[in-house]
Formats: sequence, structure tokens, C-alpha cells
Amino acid sequence: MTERPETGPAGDPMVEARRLSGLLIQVAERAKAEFADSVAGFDLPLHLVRAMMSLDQPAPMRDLADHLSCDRSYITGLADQLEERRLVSRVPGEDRRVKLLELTPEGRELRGQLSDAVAAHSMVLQRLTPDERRTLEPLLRKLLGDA
Amino acid sequence: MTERPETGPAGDPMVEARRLSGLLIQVAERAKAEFADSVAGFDLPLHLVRAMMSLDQPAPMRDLADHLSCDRSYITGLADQLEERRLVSRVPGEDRRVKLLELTPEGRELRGQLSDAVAAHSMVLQRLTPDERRTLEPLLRKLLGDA
DNA sequence: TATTGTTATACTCTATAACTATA
DNA sequence: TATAGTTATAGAGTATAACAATA
Repeated sequence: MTERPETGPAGDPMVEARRLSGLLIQVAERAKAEFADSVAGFDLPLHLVRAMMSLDQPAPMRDLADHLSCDRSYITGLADQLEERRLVSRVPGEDRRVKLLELTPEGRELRGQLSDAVAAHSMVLQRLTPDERRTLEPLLRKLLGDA
Repeated sequence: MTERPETGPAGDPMVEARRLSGLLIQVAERAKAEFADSVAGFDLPLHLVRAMMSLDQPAPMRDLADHLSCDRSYITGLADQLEERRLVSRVPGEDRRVKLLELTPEGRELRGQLSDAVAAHSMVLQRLTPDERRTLEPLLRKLLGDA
């Protein structure tokens, strides 16, 4: 067996890769479940919550479809439900085919509450020390591609 | 709303919590999408893949329902489809009400291929250096509650 | 009486296709 | 001709409820 200086105590790189990617999937599942739990107390279905969270800035419905990886037709339904609840409004874009979705003041207020609830329940906050959190953040950013 | 100068890395803890938990959700979504892409080439629907990945050891159908957060009745359907494909078999448990789901040899083979595909496409492998991966692993474990 | 797995059924979420209006 | 949003409809995924066998 040849010496493999890269692998160190963690062993075979393929084994490490399977282990780490498996861990990441588990964390992802946990994060998703935790997110659902965190917002369960609000009277808002999960798919509407996700739409709200995507609306940082007013955005064309098409962009929302891209961001949520769903069809444009589905966004129409989401927008209808959010408008009924007075959480967003459709505003015309410069291109007159386009409608932007914009959070109303109530929408922004609720979005803040949702963010706080998610943050408060997050395993990141509950299980990691401040030092560990500072270590984790740049790694997460790098995973997302922010060089 | 008042002007809020950039708080810097030390920043307000609540702001940090929202930022980090938001990042984690983004990573989770990315991981989920990446997982789907990685196994898209296999002729196996995603829900069957997830079931396969849960079957490390033979397990009661009930346990699988718990692990996948779905109803027992749904597991019956999954098991039927996996059995049709000769990937799992139902084996009787000690408690004669219980049936265990166990991967067949073909199932174990396929499960290995799925793991490898997921690992190979993982952003963990593609975007992080070996050092960063070694830093990340214990953090992920701690997030999952492994002391 | 409570629990496991099954069956039949119903519901929820999301996509597809066709349509209008702009570009 | 191509694109944004809408509408109506269809399909996939999953749950609910009732049931049989076992504990």
C-alpha cells in the first residue's frame, strides 16, 4: 500500500467524500424539518412562507419561479393567496408584460417575524458556540460559491 | 427605520443568527437539488432513492416511515415498487406483525453506486479544500447532535 | 386495547398546455 | 416570433380511515 499524505487520519478520500456528503444531506434534511417546525405556529402554509422568504426585493413573478424552481403558473396561485392575505401586492414593471411581487408593510413585518423564528430555533444557534459559528459561516459561503 | 451601519463580523448576535440560519437553509436547498441531480441518471424515482439511502440496515417498515417522516401506508407503496425492481425484500421480524425491509445484493450494489454519485457531485468535494473539509466535518456532526 | 402493515380513497401540490397581452 | 402572466386541467405524491393479524 502506498503512502498517501493527502488522506491523513481521515483515510481514503472516496470514503471521506461519501461520509461528508452524507452528513451534509442529513444536515440539509434536519434544516428543512427545523424550518418547517419554526414557522408552524404562523398561520401560513409552508410554500407561502418560502415565497415570502424569497421576496427580499420586489421581483418579477418569473424570477420567483426561477428561484423556487417551479413553473410560472404555480407562482400565479401563490401570488393570489399572498395577495388575499394582504402580504404582497402585484405592481407593474417597466416592461408592461411583467408584474413585480412586492411585500406590503404587513408582509415585511411578518417576514421579519418568520426570520426571527427560524433563527431562534436554528441548530446553528442552539448547538454551536460563537467561535464555531464564526468558523462555519465562511465555509457555508464557500459551499454556495461565494469566493 | 434607522440607518444601520454594517456591523462587521462581530455584529449584533440576532443579526448574525438570522444570517447564519439563512445561509444554512440555502445550503440545504442546494444540497437537496444537488442530490436530485446526482441520481437523475439512475432509472429510479427520487423517493425510491431516498428510501434506499435510509436502508443501511434491515429495518421495520415503521422505522422507515419515521425516518422519512411519512405515513406507514406510503411505505407500503414504496416497498412494493422497490420489491418489483428486486432492490429490497420484505423479511419477517421477530414480532410477527413486523416486516423488515432489507436490501438485496442488487440493492446494495445500486446503493453504493448512488452514494458514489452523490459524493462525486457534492459541493463539499468540489468547492472545499481538504483542510476546509476537515474543519467542516466536526461542525456538521455537532449540528446533528453528535457530541 | 394498541400496534403493524395493507387497502381504498381523497386531498395537496405542482406541472402542462392553451390563451392574452405585450415585446 | 418570443416572453410574462393567467387559466383550466391533469398528474404525482402523500395522507386518512377502515381493516386484518398479532401483541
